[in-house]
Amino acid sequence: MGMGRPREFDAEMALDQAMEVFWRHGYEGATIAQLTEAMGINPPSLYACFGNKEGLLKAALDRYTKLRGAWMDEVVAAPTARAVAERMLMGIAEKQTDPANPPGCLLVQGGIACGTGSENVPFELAARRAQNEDQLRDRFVRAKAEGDLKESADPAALARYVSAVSVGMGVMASSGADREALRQVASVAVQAVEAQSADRPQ
Amino acid sequence: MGMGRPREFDAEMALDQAMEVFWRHGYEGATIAQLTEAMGINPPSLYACFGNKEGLLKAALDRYTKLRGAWMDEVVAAPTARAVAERMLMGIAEKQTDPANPPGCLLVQGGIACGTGSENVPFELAARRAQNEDQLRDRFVRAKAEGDLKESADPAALARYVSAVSVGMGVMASSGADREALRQVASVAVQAVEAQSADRPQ
DNA sequence: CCAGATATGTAGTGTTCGCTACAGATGTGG
DNA sequence: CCACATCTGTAGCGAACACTACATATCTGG
Repeated sequence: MGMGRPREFDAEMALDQAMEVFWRHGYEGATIAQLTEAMGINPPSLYACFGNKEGLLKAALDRYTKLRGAWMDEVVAAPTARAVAERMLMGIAEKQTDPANPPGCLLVQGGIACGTGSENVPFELAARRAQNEDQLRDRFVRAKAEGDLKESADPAALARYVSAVSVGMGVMASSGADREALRQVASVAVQAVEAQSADRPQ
Repeated sequence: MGMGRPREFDAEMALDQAMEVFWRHGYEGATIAQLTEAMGINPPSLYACFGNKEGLLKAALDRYTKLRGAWMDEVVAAPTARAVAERMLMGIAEKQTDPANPPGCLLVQGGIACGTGSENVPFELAARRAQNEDQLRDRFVRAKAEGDLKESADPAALARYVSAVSVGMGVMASSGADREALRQVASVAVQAVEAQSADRPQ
């Protein structure tokens, strides 16, 4: 009972290429032919490794959120709620206009509305976005406990707000907004968080 | 030289149905079969009247923005920049969770990322969103001239911000956020506009 | 009532889609 | 060297896609 012929391609490198195709064309807009060409493999290798197109998307999303996870940890490590929001939104302005990647965010570009048979793709993306929102909420809960946010502040609402602005910026970026435009949006958006911050002693 | 057989269906009613299909499934996810069934017509009638699938989308977008236009006029008629933002975002929270329509906004759900051959669809939607942003910007320019916004305020940035929040709320709505969640986001978002408002005499 | 013009329903067209059968290649364990 | 297991490339599967040819039906102008 041998172990069989070994795989000739690197799964993570292939996933990076698939990620980019989904990012640029969305789940339904990306074809298997485009994916296999970008990944440098043939269809049977793709299906043997990832099951089917949706399995490939999930693997790409896993990789995307893993790469983003480290950055999100830096974000919530900022000292105050305001600094967290600023670091997050300004960072997003940079990332979503990074010419090394397609514009916008994979968790949005991947597929907001899908056709019959792919109805769960939008929910899959929403679930991943919710993870970031939860991380933000936890951070804002802490900020409130530390007296950094006002007593009247709602950490969950703040997290939802920052998440919503992030998504809006992603859509803007994908439709051509430049880095400066996104920075302006981030700059205005942070002021809402500042308005929820406690007046600190100078 | 007769005028030919008259159309047996109402174009606007048919467009309303097509609008809903695009809204729910996106441009690429919507099939001609779904569209014709919803519109109550056969493919040849669709192509004779709207040219092709993309022509139908544009006609549906025209109708959508026309319906929304009246509401946007009410929004910018609010007395202050803050009131404009509040009326806009709170209204969007209602509209995007109205069970009479699919959740979210057609100008987002229609297609953020598309496959080869439909690359211009996202730009078409972006152009329509830009119209709303322009309308907001003009209103904020006026607000600044009236002393309603601070001297340091940037009307274009504020308009972009409100537009971005709207889009973000739309995506949230389409992925299951309820009306109360959207209201919370709107409520926080308005505070950024308030922070740009001049201190008014009490 | 006729001729021209446009709309409609049936029934397809060619193409592309996601996916896979199959044969050959390349590995391991005995 | 052999049995077995897994991967790879070719080639193509059935289904669904956007779209249309064509015959028929229903109008107007004369």
